[in-house]
This record gives sequence, structure tokens and C-alpha cells, in this order.
Amino acid sequence: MEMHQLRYVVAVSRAGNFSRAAEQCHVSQPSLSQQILKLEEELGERLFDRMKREAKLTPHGEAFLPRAVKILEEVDAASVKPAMRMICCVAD
Amino acid sequence: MEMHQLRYVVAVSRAGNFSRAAEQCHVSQPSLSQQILKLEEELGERLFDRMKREAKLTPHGEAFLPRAVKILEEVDAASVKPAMRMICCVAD
DNA sequence: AGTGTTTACGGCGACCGTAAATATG
DNA sequence: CATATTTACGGTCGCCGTAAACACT
Repeated sequence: MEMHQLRYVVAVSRAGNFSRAAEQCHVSQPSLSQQILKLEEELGERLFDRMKREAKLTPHGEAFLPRAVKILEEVDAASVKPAMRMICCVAD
Repeated sequence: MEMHQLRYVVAVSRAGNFSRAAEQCHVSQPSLSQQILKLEEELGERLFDRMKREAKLTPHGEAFLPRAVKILEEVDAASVKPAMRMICCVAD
């Protein structure tokens, strides 16, 4: 499980399909698709149901999504220097 | 920031130096060193003070470590299938 | 000499993009 | 034909390991 895979999962859940998610991640749609498939294979569970016009989270996907979001938030928080965090807090 | 970099940071903090951490991560010591350096560069802060016989966390490293640990714990938790989680709970 | 980290340098795998195939309306 | 995902196929970038250099004792 890698960071970019988590970002792709979150993007698809927000965008509603793989194509728009790929645009928003500045990556080609097949690359994003591959990474989602790879993660699903690693987990042994589908995360998305590929419908005709939209990709919807499976029950497993629904359980996985908040975990992915939380991890990414914590990664973002850890990526900021303490001095910069102070500035961000002021900005809020 | 990538998963393996977080694992390397935690390993060094536990092992006390880069060499033993590399062994425990089943990776060469230069590779681990490169990844730590790369992460430090990305963060803009040193995470470790390289002493004569040991590597010690800097203040920034002290602040970063628990974040890294938490992220890795959550990744591990997210990597387990629901059915497997039930088994693990029974095992506890 | 011995321990520990960094630098240098290729090799190889993995992600990525393009293109083609598959699926559905 | 249009939209959406998967499969196929190279190219390229990055991680890794080996070897050498550097630092300190």
C-alpha cells in the first residue's frame, strides 16, 4: 500500500469515476486504474463497483475510505514544519 | 513522503543507528541512509543527529516519530480484511 | 584497524503514458 | 458513436546494492 494509491482511491470516491479522478491527480486514467487494481488485489477485495456511468464504493471500499483519508491527512500534517504549522493555524 | 521512508525512520529510532536499522529492514545501509536523507531534505529538517556511536532523534525528529508510528499503524490496520480482523480480535 | 555514514555508480523493477481492446448505452 | 475501464507495451525514473570515500576513535 502506497501513498499515491490512497490518493487515487480518495480521488475516485470524490470524482465518481476513474477518468475525472485521473485528471484531478494529474495522471493518466490507465495508470490510476492500474494502481487501484493493484491495491484491490493486495487487499483481496474490490474497493469500487464499476457501473455504467459511475464508480461507486463497495462496502469494503466504504470501510476503507475513511482510513485512507485519515492517513493522508496525517501525512500532510507530518509534512509541514512546526514553524509553518503556526502560520497555517493563524490562517484558519 | 513514502511508506518505506517512515518505516526506516521508526527503525532507526528503535535501533539507535542506521546500520542495525538497515539490517532489520532487510535493506542495505546506504539505501536506508539515502531515503532518510531524502525525507529530511523534503521536510527541510534533520530528523537524526549522527553521533559517533549512535543516531539520536533531533527535536524535530522527536516530534515526527509519533506521527510516523501512527501512520504506519493505521496503514497496517487498513491492510487487513474485515474477516481477518475478526480472527485477530479473537486471537487477542 | 574498526565502526558508522555518505557519495558514486549501474542494474532492475515499477509507475507512467500512449495506444488498442473490451464493455455498455 | 460516445463514455468508461482494462489490457498491452515500451520508456523512464527511482530504489536498491556494491564499492569507495569520508569521519571519528
